[in-house]
Amino acid sequence: MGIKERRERDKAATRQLILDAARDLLVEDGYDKITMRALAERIEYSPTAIYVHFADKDTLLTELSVCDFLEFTQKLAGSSPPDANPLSRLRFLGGAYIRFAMEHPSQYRHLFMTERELTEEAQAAKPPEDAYALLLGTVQAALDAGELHESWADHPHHVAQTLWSSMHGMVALRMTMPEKVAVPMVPLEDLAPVAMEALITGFRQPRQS
Amino acid sequence: MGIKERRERDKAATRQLILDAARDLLVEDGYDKITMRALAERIEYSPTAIYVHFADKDTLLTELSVCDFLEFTQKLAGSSPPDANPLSRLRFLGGAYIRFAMEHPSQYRHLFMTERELTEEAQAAKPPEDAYALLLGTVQAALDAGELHESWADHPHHVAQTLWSSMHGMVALRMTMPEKVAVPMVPLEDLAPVAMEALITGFRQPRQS
DNA sequence: TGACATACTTAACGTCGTTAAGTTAACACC
DNA sequence: GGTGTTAACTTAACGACGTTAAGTATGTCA
Repeated sequence: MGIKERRERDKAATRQLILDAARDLLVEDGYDKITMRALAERIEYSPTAIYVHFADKDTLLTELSVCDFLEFTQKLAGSSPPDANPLSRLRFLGGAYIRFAMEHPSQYRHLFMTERELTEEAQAAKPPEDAYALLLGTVQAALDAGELHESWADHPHHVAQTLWSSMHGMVALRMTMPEKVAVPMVPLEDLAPVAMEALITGFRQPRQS
Repeated sequence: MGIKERRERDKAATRQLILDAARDLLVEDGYDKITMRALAERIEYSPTAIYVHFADKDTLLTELSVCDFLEFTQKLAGSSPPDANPLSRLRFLGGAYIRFAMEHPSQYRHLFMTERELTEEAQAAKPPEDAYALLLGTVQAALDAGELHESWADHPHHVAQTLWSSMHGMVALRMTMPEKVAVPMVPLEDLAPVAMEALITGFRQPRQS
């Protein structure tokens, strides 16, 4: 009874074909060039064929984001040498975060700068949670090792989300700000370490607020 | 020769009518509900009448953003008591920034989270530059007053853009992240002071990076 | 009075996401 | 081995979008 299985395999392959085409379109032409018609043309199907495999465009893009989130999380997870102490690991995480954003701006935009209502399946896969857990765990480890000030011990989420927000803010501002605005933006690769070190220094001191 | 003037006045009034309707639409229904047709219906004109006053939708929205940027800048400028020292003024600026974002999320999204190619006129008005100049000036004053560490004296832009990015990141992440993502986001009003104090503490110490 | 400019309308084009109806081919069964 | 069913796909079309072209009317000026 291999027929049913082969059919499922074929269907999954077509699904993947569509997802890959969508990512190609995203990377090559940018987010708003992802069009059901452009997608269809790329895979040489009619536009409505996609609806056999995905409920609608949003579901498709959500599924794509789940894949890309996985890749993002793996990059973060592999960014630190195994012998690094927690504080260094935080620095490596920050560096990997910024690097991902600079190397894959379209994907970053899709993952972190685009609103999307999650399907239940996408919610179940929860890759953003995994990436955040990685950051939170590293913060926790730094706290446990006494590498951050003990007054933050009860608020690891505050520390983690401050770090995350700062990294995201630097990336997002640079992606959104039109170059014509005459603010002399410091290059990301210069600013990111500055922000990271300033925050680490801040969190090594007693909590003020 | 008051006729010409009256005509210009009338035309300017219609322009303003359209802009006000656009802002109402933005605030009430959200950014993507701003439609030439919805806009036209609201002012009881035909959709194409708008094109008499604006070259296209993007020009219209850019002009709207210039107005809102002005309001934003004024809120920032008036946020500090006159006798506050530079460091306190930085805190007030941060507070006003966050407050604006929370009270006017749609405007914030429009100003800071939407890409737009600027017209030359919009570029000439340059309100974002004014807001940034306000921040930069306050950072500079704090440096001059010795309220931040002297090792940052040559890099006021780094300090200013780190602060700005962090505030923006906190706001933007919370606006983009769907609530269904199971990351327990710290409330903005709690997190923002934490980030601000951590950064200030960091910038009161010698530069590490 | 007649030419002209200008604020507007109606009609329409091409694009988008999406739905409905039809086609076709492979499988399942008597 | 013909027949019915299922499921992947296509074509046609809908409504909404931004925008353009062509027409209308009103008010100004010579």
